Amino acid sequence: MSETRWLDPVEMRAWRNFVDLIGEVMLSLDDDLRDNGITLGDYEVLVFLSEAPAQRMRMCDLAARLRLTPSGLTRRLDGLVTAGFVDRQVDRNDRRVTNAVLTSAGFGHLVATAPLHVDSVRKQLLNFMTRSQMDHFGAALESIKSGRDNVRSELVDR
Amino acid sequence: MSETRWLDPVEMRAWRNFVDLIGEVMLSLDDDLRDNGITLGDYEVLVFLSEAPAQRMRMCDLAARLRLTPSGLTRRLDGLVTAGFVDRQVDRNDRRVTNAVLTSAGFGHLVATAPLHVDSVRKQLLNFMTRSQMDHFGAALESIKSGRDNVRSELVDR
DNA sequence: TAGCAACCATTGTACGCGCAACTATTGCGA
DNA sequence: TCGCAATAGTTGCGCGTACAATGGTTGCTA
Repeated sequence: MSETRWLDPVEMRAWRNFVDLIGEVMLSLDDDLRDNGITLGDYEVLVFLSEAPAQRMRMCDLAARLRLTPSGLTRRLDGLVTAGFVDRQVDRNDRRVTNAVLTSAGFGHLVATAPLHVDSVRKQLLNFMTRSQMDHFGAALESIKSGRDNVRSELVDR
Repeated sequence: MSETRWLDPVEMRAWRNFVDLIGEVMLSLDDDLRDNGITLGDYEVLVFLSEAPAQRMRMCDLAARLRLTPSGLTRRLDGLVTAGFVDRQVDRNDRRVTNAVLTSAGFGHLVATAPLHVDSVRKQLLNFMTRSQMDHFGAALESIKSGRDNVRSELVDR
């Protein structure tokens, strides 16, 4: 059993600030969005649907995109359906799948809320970085993300 | 009412990768820790207590540090107390406060788990950055954090 | 083509956490 | 000194989500 290699100062600063910041920022973004009558979670559903072809997605794909279990997505959609923002439609070609499809009311609500959310993202996160910091920040995140994706795909096609 | 200023590519990359990555990384870290018999949330309690003087903290201070409401911390401590990792002690000087104090069993468990957690942090996050990226990354996070703290303190002493 | 495995969504259940209400203790001002 | 506001922690309740089990649909293979 080998000596454990602890985090050096550079690693520690990156890690500690990362974990400290996450909770704060996400909570603030959620608060800002709640002031405008929607949850961050629900808002993300509208965003992903609005970006999808025909503004619709299969439940399982949407769940994966949201990092949610199937049951979690079922319950979240329940709320959005009763709010009139999303419809459920059984797929004609494969009757196992049901599609979540954005309604015009849902799109309207997204359009009305998006500018406020963009303001919120700047106010809670982006405004505290210089342009050059933001560039480095994005690059680091991107390489982490693609690195993680690579590891995952290597595990799949073993 | 003015035109809304949308995110430009640099902003968009920083924001999207940030929000995409958060959930993934935190979930993975939690999974790794669960494999060793503890939750990330519970682990953080042990960490903060171990760093505090006399390895004890007032409930309210600990709750604030964990970004948890008082009730949330009460329930989380319940689990740690029955596990024997933490004790509750009413404060002698101010009987309103109860101190959460790390037991030797709790400290032992932390010592046993910490190396695995450090590995996990590297494996899930740090290993995907170059040293220079990590440095920029930490600097950006730090300036965001201090910027947010400044805004908060300005709001307080108005 | 018959049967079985894989896949998709939903439901019952449990758990973690926030909110509001409550109790106990302290400190401050009249 | 008395009384009231502030502070600390817990409890009842509701919400959101994960896990396991279920029912329905499809596709593959013998």
